[in-house]
Order: sequence, then structure tokens, then C-alpha cells
Amino acid sequence: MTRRSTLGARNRGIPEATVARLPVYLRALHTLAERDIVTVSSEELAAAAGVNSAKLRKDLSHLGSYGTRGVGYEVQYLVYQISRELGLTQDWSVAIVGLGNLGRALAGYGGFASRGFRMAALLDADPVIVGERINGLTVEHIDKLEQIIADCAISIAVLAVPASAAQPVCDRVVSSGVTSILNFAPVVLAVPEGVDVRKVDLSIELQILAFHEQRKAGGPAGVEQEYLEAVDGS
Amino acid sequence: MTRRSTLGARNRGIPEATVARLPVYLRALHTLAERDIVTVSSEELAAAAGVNSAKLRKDLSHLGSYGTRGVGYEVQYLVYQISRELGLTQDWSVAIVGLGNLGRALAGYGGFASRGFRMAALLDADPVIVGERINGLTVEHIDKLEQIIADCAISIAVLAVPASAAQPVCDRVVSSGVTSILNFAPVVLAVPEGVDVRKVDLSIELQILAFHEQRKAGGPAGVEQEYLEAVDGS
DNA sequence: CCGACTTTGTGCATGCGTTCACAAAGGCTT
DNA sequence: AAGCCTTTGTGAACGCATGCACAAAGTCGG
Repeated sequence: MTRRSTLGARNRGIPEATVARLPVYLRALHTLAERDIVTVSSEELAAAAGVNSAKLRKDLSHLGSYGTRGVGYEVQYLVYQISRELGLTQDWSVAIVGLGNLGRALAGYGGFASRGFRMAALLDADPVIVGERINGLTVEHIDKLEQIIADCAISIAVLAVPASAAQPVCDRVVSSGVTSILNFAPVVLAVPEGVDVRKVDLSIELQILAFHEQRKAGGPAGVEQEYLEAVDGS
Repeated sequence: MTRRSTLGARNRGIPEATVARLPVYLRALHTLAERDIVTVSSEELAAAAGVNSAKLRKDLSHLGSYGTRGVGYEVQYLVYQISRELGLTQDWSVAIVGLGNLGRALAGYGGFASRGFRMAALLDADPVIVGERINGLTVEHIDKLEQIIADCAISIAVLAVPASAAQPVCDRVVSSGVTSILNFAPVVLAVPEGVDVRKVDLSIELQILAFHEQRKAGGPAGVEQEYLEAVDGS
């Protein structure tokens, strides 16, 4: 099963931090490609991606030696290599579960299709929403979840359901064979070994901003006494 | 300006990684509080938050010694301390710019108000959308951006605009005094020193999942030849 | 064909984050 | 009051990520 040795210096263990930045590089490269730019130096690409050039070079070096010293990187070639490394040269079928405001926003987001992600199914439990057409797809009832996931060979599910429904829905998609989940519900999902979960939490992002904002304004004001005032109104 | 010494062992330099987890602990604590649970051990709270207990204790120790050995942490007290540290004991006025699908989803998201965030203004450039009422607020034209940010004392802006509009809008909110930005547009924003930007990118999250998904299936398939086939259809 | 110039790829040092393991500290029972 | 039990808070070791700085490797002009 392991064929690690076939590609020379290429080390299969790409650091997680690097993986998280590759999509950013990829987008910057696409922008350059649109402007018919053929080659780019690490300095330029790093600037476009908002990182420093040493980090960029080290990141790319994990994929292999795809640059030319004295010149830089060929844009198209690098696009291909990063795409392949990320698994974007194949198509992934994605299901969105939950079509409230957020689910609809996701269903209509153009950035998916252009990156090898195909919206394959939309699922909801609300009979008012089921049957509605969104972005060319008909919303199916969640009762058909298992069947649809199997039929469409879906391996990635996006959960945009209420917090209380998240874990049960998660359990169902996992037992149907989904091994990657993008979770928008504000809960910590429990999943078996081998299933990846990524979480996007709008509220958490704002709280982190608030922390730094407060810091700029002079740090948290309170001392012990404030707590007592806060709990009983005396 | 620095008054680090007033609070004993309390060290003002809380690691960024810890800050990012505090909101998760806070949510877990709120859940416990709803169930009228008075005290919680680091082991239990860690399980609820999806981290290990040593990390949780170290994180909390950065805020101070708020636990009782042999017992655990008092839920309500810890809620207050974390809230205060994150700056949630004061209200923050937030503006949402861009009310497409995503902007509407954010405007309707209940998780904000309950954490000290007040939706203070909704702004859009589209005359069809301007004037619409969403969640009790009227969408204003983006021409009034500067005035509204000043009037409502807005320090946090959420950008849910198209990629092409993101940088110009960013520049405008920054020059109006906003110092924290939550950016949903798929671009790297350039901001002056002292302005914090956090980015949420749906497409990037999926790409990271795809990487791991592919890894599970046996790693990237391609070798050199595939690239040549991919660029010219021969 | 050679030498100057550019830019990559990486060894190394530093700093941050995580985890282990345990002493210190409190409560509870007898 | 004394000892046992539980759980915190933290010192120390380890590992990962970042950034510097430079040798290696390539291009290009003459």
C-alpha cells in the first residue's frame, strides 16, 4: 500500500500548517494566471498570499522542487502541482444538510464548483423546504440521507443544521460512509477514528476579535468585586 | 500605561492558541449552566470542549487560579471570568457589510446577541436590497458607511461582500475607525498596523478536507505525465 | 564559454504549543 | 484532628512552526 519511495525527495508527510496555506497560494496563483503571468518569484507570490517568502518556499519545498533558481515558479505548473496535492484534480461530491439561511448561502457559493467540488445533494428535515429548488438542485427530505449519500458517492458533508440536530445528523452521515465533515453548528462533534471534522464558528471568530479589540482599549477592566455585582444586583 | 503587576500571578500575555479556545470552553460552560451544574472538573469540561484536560488547565491558568483543588471549577464563576477576559462583559456594536445570502445568514444568526454582540447596522451597495428590513434592521446604503460607523460607535465590521469589493470596503471601514474585521470574502486583505483581520473561507476549509480525504484513499495519484495530459488534451 | 546576478531550497536557531507527570492544596470521612 | 482522596496548577521535555541567512543552482548578457 505504501509507495512513498517512488518520488525521490518528496516527503509524504506535509505539515498541517502547510496544508492550510496551500489553498491560499492556489488562489493567488489563479489570480496571477488570469492576468497571463507566466512565472512568479517566491517574493511576489508570498506578498500576494500574505505570508513571508521563506515560509512560502519551505511550504512548497514539501511538495517537491518545482521552482527554477534564478527565475521563480511557473504559475500553471505550480497550480497543477498544488491542486494535485490537495486532491482537487478529482471531483468531490458534497452534500449540504440544512438549508436555512446559511445552507442556502453555501449552496449558492460559486467558489466550490470551480475547485473540483460538486454540490451533489441538498437535504433538510423541514417539509416546507423539501422540494424547493435551490441553485438547480431539489432539496430532498433527510429521510433519504443514507440512500442519497450512497447513490451519489458522497464523501464530504456540510452540516448547516441547528445545534441540537448536529450530533444526530453527524452520526447518520458517518454511518452512511462520509469521512469528512464541515460543521457550521456550534457544537463539538464526536466522531469515530478516521473521520475528519472541520469547524467554522462565526460566534467564536467574533469573540476572538473582541478579545483583541478590548486589549487595544486597555485590557479587561474588572476585578473581583465586579463579579459579585454582576451575579446579585446589590 | 502598563499595569501588569496589579493582579498577582495573572499574566497579561495570553497565548493566541488559548484565546482561540476560550470561546469553546465558554460555550461548554453555558451548556452545563443550563443543566444547573454548579461545579465541573477539568476532565469533564475538557471532554465537553473536545480537548485534553492538561491543555484546559493550562489555558485556564493563564487567566488566574479560578479552580479549587480536589473539587474543580465553579461553572458560573468561570463563565464570568472567561467572559470578562474575552471582553464579552461589554457590548460590541457590529456592522455587516454585504447582504447577499451569506450576509443575511449572519444577520439572522442568534449566536451573536447572546454573547454581547449587537447587530448595529446592515450596509449594502445594491439599491434593490437597500431599504429592506432584515431581522428588525433596515439595510442602509453603503454611501452612509462612514457616518453610520461613527454614529453607532462600531468597532467590528463583518465583510460579506464579493471578492472584488472587499479591499475597497475594507479601506473605507478602516479609515472610519474600525479596528477589527471578520472577512468572508476570498481575498487577502491589506490593513494598517493595529487592525485585526480574521478570515473565514468556506472554500479553503473544503480543500483542506479534500486533502485528508485523498490521503485516506491512498495519496495523490499523479506523476509527471499527468500534467502534460492535463494541459494539452492529447 | 564565462562571470555576474538572481532566486530557490534548506540547515539551524529560536519560540510557541502540547503533553506528561507530580507536588501542592483543598475537601471529606472517621 | 489526622489521614486519605481528589483535583488543580505547573515544571520540564518534547515536537512543530517560523524566520534567518546562505550555499547551491540556475539564467542571461557579453
